[in-house]
Order: sequence, then structure tokens, then C-alpha cells
Amino acid sequence: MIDPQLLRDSPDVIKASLRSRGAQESLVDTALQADAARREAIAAFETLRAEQNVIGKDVAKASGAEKDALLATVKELSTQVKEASARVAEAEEAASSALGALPNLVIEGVPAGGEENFVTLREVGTIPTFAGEVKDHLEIGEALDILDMERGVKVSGSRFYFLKGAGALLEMALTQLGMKVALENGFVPLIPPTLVKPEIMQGTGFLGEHSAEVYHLGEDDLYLTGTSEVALAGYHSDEIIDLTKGPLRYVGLSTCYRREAGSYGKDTRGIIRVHQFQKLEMFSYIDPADAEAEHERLVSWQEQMLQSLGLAYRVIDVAAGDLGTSAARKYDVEAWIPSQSAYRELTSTSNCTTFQSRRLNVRHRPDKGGSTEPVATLNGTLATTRWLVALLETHQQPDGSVLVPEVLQPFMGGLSVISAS
RNA sequence: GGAGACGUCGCAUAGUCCGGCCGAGUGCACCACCCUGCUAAGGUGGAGUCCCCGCAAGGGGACCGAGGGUUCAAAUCCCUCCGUCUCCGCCA
Repeated sequence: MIDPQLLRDSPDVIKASLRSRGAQESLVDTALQADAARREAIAAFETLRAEQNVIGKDVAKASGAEKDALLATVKELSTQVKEASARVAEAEEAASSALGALPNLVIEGVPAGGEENFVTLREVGTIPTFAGEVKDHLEIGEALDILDMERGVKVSGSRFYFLKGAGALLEMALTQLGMKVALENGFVPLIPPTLVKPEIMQGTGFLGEHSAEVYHLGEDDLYLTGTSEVALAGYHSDEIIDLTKGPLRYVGLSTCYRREAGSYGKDTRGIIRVHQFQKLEMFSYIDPADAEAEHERLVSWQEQMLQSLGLAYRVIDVAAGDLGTSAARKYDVEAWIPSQSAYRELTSTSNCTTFQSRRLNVRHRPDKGGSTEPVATLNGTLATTRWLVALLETHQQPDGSVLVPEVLQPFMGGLSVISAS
């Protein structure tokens, strides 16, 4: 949710942000009107309520004819109060949906435009070259018997898979490496629930534009999360947290579920786009003043991962029109995928500023004894199943084997090469 | 799954039977000051969250798990939901 005060004071700033996203500017005027109507309704109700409270006290003290007279006036007042209160509820509903329709304010410097308007911040590492034929991760995985799509489909349908043997170990090793990096930087590990209540799903913004993406269990009215970001953001909802000793950083490990509706025919081969995968996710609660610096830190830890794994990548500043509702800026780290001769997203890290925390009601108290302020939240990927695609393809050998990056070997019992047995 | 108890201001509790004098007492913790003097005790005062109006001083409203209802008036009465605990049953 956008800061309502900002909406009132500087609607033009928000309009400019909407323009850069390619969204409707008129949303701002609608929200402004709804906000004004809401405040008007509140004022009307409170005036009546105050009067009712005063007379109510007199009723308690009075008796006899005097009491009957007071009762008559206050009865009339009571119906007015009820009506006014109903109008407040309506106006509040309208205002919150109008305000909720506004996406987060984009940070200055974010490229305007749609998906193709991203800006490449840097390219790092050497793009691998291969003497012979380049195999894709599925071909490699099947030949080594570490990735089994066929049986995944047999058991669960399309976009499901089995990781087997060294493949399963590789994913766990990657997770542990990420965990090591996170621990070194003060993150607290969390293994969160992957089924959440509607209000948490709503609060993190995934029931808006992503609603078709989300699995819902009707019987229990619970949602399967597509990222642990949901539970990590909900973790401190409705709390006043202490940031005086620095940011609260969590690293969440969870299985993620995505319906991938609307992506039929896209990335159907292999495990680039699947319904279920593992993800290690960083999440920071921080003073808004320090959010942009934290954003850079999150990216740097992601890059540290990619570098240590010997992957070539680029970092892009995602264009405003391609940002999620909650994000004020988003950096993607994209790894080189040899079989596609293209960079593909391996991580994504968003600065949600105070947008998410307003909705989830997460605050802190910057000054002792002072008032509360919303915190900033940021999230970023540290490892996912998709990384196996880049790892297998980049480190494939002419004989069909795959070299295991040195940093992963300790987590795989010292295994340095995955070869067909 | 069956039976019962409970959910109050950071924590612990009073208040609910008999609706108004209860936005709410007490203890602990907290903050400021005083006293004393020394890793303690005592005294005084202050403290919650959210919203509305206001340049401000200030004024007003809401919040006793959540949501409805009854009533002029609800922490208190009624209903629904959520959660916690105890006992019994069942089970990885």
C-alpha cells in the first residue's frame, strides 16, 4: 500500500511513477476522491458519536420524566449514528480498494517502459565455449540418470520431475552453500509453512496480478505459496519490531508451488519452468533509509554465489513496467544458459520499500519513545532448482560428465565429477 | 473425533453472574524525577495502538481474540468464527 499522506501531498509524484510503469494515471484521482470521501464520512460519524456518548452519560444519571425525555432524543440519535457508521464502512472499503489499486512508487533511476526496456548494469564471467555439440540440461541429466522428467509426468503431470542420485544431492548442496553464505552475513534461517491464510497471501500482494499463478485449497481456504517470501513477510505482520540493533534478516528454505497458468508452451523442456521447486530466499526488514543500500548488498551476495559456482551472468535493472506491484526496484541476476545462448533469470531481488509493510502492518520505532513508522522489506533469491540448469550446462564435459564446482564438493561427500555409472 | 475451560492495555491478573460510575483496577517490567547512597529499597509522576479535525496548542473517535446481533448504552447479554489449554479417543 502506498503512503496515503504522500498521495494527498504529492499526487503528481505518484502519477509520474504510474506513467513509468505504463499504468493508468487516473488511478490517482480515483484514490484521492475515495480518500476524501472516507475522511468526510469519518468526521460525520465521529461528531454524532461524540454527541451520543455525552447524552448517554446523562441518561445513566437521570431518572423519571427527565430520563424519558433524554431517551427519546438519544433514540433518534442512535439511528443516525448507525447510518453514519454504515457509511464509514462503505467509504473505508472503497478507499482501501482504490488505494490498494496503486502499485508501489518506483524509485528514481529505474528504467521506464516494459519488459524489454531493462538496463544491463554489468556482465560478469566468461561465457563458456564448447568444442563439440552443446547439450541442454535435460539431455545431460537424463544421460547421467540424475533428472527424470518422464516419471515426474507419470506421477504428477506436466512440469513435474524427479531429481535423482547426484541430481538430488546437487540441489541440496546448492542449498547448503546458499545457507552458508546467508549465515556468514547474519541471516536467521527459517523453514516456513508453505500453506498460508488468505489475508497473508493478500497482504503480500500475490492475489492481485498473480492470482492465477497460485494454487488454492478450497476445502481449507489455504494457499500454497510460490515463494517463502510470503511467509517471511507475514512472519512479523501486525508487529512493532526492534530495528535499533540493525536489520532483521531471515533466510527461508521452502518448496515453492506455481500453477504456471498462461505459460503454456513456454519453457516446456526440462526444469526451467516447473510447478514445484526448492528455493532459498533472503528477506530483510530494515529502516527505510537503509533500504537501497540493503538492495545492493542482497545482489552482491547473489553474485558471490554465481561467481563461486563459475557461472557467467549479467545483472539487470528491471524496467518499471515489468516490476511487481510491491516492488519499487528489482534487480535480476541472469545466468548464461549455453543451450539457449541466452541469459536466463536465476535470481530476482526486490526492494519493496514500505509498500508491503503497510499492508501487513509491520512497524518499528525509530526514536525511543517516538512514534511508529512502517519498515522497509526486501527479498532476494539465493538458490533455486533452476540453478541446476546453468550448472549442468556450463560445466558439461565432452564425455557427457559434469564437473562439480569446488564450493559444492564438500556438501556432496567430496564428489568432483558427476558421470554415468 | 468426543467433553470441558479460557482468550482484557509488554507480561501476569481484577472486572463479566446483576449492561451505564470501566478505555478499564492491581502487581511486575519500563521511562523521568526525587530521596537515599552504592551492584538494593523507598517516593512522585508518566506511559498503549490506530484513525479524524487542526499550522500548533489541543479536541474528538475507535480498539477488552475476530465478526455480527440485542440495547438509548456492551469488556459485561446473544450468535458465528478463530485461537489456546486440559481430559478421553485415534494415529504417523
